[in-house]
Amino acid sequence: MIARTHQCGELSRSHVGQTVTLNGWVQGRRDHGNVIFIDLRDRQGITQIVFNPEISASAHQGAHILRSEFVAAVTGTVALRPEGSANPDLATGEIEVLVKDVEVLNEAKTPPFVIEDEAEVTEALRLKHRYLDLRRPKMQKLLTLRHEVTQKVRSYLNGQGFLEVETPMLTKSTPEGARDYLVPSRVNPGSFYALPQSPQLFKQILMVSGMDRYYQIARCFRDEDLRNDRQPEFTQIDLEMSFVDRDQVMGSMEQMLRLVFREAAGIALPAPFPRMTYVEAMGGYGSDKPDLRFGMPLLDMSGFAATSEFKVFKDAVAKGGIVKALIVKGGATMPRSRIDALGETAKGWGAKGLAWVKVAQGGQLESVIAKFLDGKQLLASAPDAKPGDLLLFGADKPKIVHDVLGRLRLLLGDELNLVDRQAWKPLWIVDFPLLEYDEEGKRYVALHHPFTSPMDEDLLRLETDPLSVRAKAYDLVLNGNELGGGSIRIHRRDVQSKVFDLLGIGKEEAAAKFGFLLEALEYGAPPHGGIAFGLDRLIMLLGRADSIRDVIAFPKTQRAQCPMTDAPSPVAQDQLKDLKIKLDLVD
RNA sequence: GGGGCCGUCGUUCAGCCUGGUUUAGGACGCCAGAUUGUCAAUCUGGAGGUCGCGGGUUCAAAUCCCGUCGGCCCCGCCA
Repeated sequence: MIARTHQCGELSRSHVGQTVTLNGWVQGRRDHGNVIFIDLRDRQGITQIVFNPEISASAHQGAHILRSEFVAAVTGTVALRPEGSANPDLATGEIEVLVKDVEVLNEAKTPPFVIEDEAEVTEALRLKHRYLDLRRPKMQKLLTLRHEVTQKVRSYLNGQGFLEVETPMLTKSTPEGARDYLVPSRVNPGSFYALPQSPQLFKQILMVSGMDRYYQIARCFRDEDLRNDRQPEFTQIDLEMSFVDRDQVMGSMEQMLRLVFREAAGIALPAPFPRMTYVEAMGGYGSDKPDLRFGMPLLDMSGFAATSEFKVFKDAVAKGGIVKALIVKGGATMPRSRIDALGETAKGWGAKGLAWVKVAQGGQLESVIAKFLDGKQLLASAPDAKPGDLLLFGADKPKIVHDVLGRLRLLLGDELNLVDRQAWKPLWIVDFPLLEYDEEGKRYVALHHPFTSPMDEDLLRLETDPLSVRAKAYDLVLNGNELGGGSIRIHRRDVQSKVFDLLGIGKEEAAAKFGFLLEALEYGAPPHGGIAFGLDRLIMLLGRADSIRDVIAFPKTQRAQCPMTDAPSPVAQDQLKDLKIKLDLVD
């Protein structure tokens, strides 16, 4: 093989006259009879190579067999392209290589789809031939971005005194959280490892070990249904720090993210990131991950509703519920059919209905419920509502009102094109409740996870009023996406036991499932806390990718299968026998 | 577990509602020939399809009905 002297994206005017060798794939062939142009492609770029019988008759002859995706080595001289034939769309467009020698390194079948960014192919086919799909410059850029981001992250954390430590992939099944992927143990028939949902417990143990600062670009597994932004195996930037409080973790992470965004993508994030409490986020945006790229906050109209003549509003407040509104600027032009459709959508999300009011040019109200409402009072309660606007009301328990109006806000933000697509709006959500009440299970469950520390000043209410206890937890939200979450952990055995009690995890159960952690806490566990970021989602946002699958080299389909390898697949009887497993598939 | 959209030459899409007028069509790709400045090259010609699969209705099914398989999106689920 003739080894390359340069890559396909690096030759320029300054190389003119040099003899070079390029290795790469044939992108396309333009045969003009006596002169043949071929675009040779590698990861770095594309260079036009020219076969001219006046330069080399044998090379020109050899070029005739070259086809798309053939792998070739060519040697020739770099030449400036003739006047007027430079290609401004190509980084190497000023020059071309006049080929003297060509070697076919490998032939290729005609690919099932063309290797171009604009190629219109179904994703199924792309995934089946992922090796071809990944040849597309767009995919190579995304994987390159991913590489650069992880390198920046490593470099930042290394500089801050973090140690990269690997934790087990074969570990213990944890009771709460997502469904586990299980791995049978041949040596211990009937027992199973679980693939980690996150290295949570191990990183806490590492703090007890005195590692002080840990990080890992950690693969995590959760056997739940897939989404556009969810894969069964995904990667977290996972880290933990000793002797820190919330502000130190958040401060350090802001610095890291600002560095990564600036250096890997040229994006300037604000300093500091804004913060919002959980209560403010839910109340103002109906979400614990508000998209701040547009306004339209939820407006509390409960006071107005309580004194109105509209029974639905009055009753909602009387029963301890709330009434909130979205002000849709200029929404008075929205046709009745669309408003009704929004109402149906809201019902699908659990609302009983969607009251609406249009503010006419004269300031009077237009609505089927207008006769029950005092226009002046309404506008006094909603000073931002102007003639031409539409108000949409939710009246119910706070949870439903916030959920429905929050979703409606996102739907309308998108539909009415209110979202600033160029904006980057990071946001910390803090002061989460420690617990929430699970109506189905009739018990308290941890909002974050069972190892999250309660706020010191709320500790006394753990037993008397558990739902009012706030956690030392924090989520990082970017453009309405939850990018990461973490907390200061419980480092005292007695507090951890109390929290387990509240969660209904008995002493025996706690000992069986987390005994090692509880014991570790008894041997001088330092105060510690950390955070984990979803690397895939981060890359997806930074690279403006359409789906999480575009930033993972070999992703799964929605049915959690890999079309290229055909995983998962049945296994041989002998393999099952080794594991002492008998299949008895039940519905 | 539930809802929606989709499946037609290698690829992508039309045809399907209103069954026969289709020898299933276009574009890209592929093959052959022509072509000395293209870069989505161009021109001429050509090959290429069990209409996802199975069953049913009918004189007749890509087209109507039922089932099934596969892909994507969403709800539930994802501490």
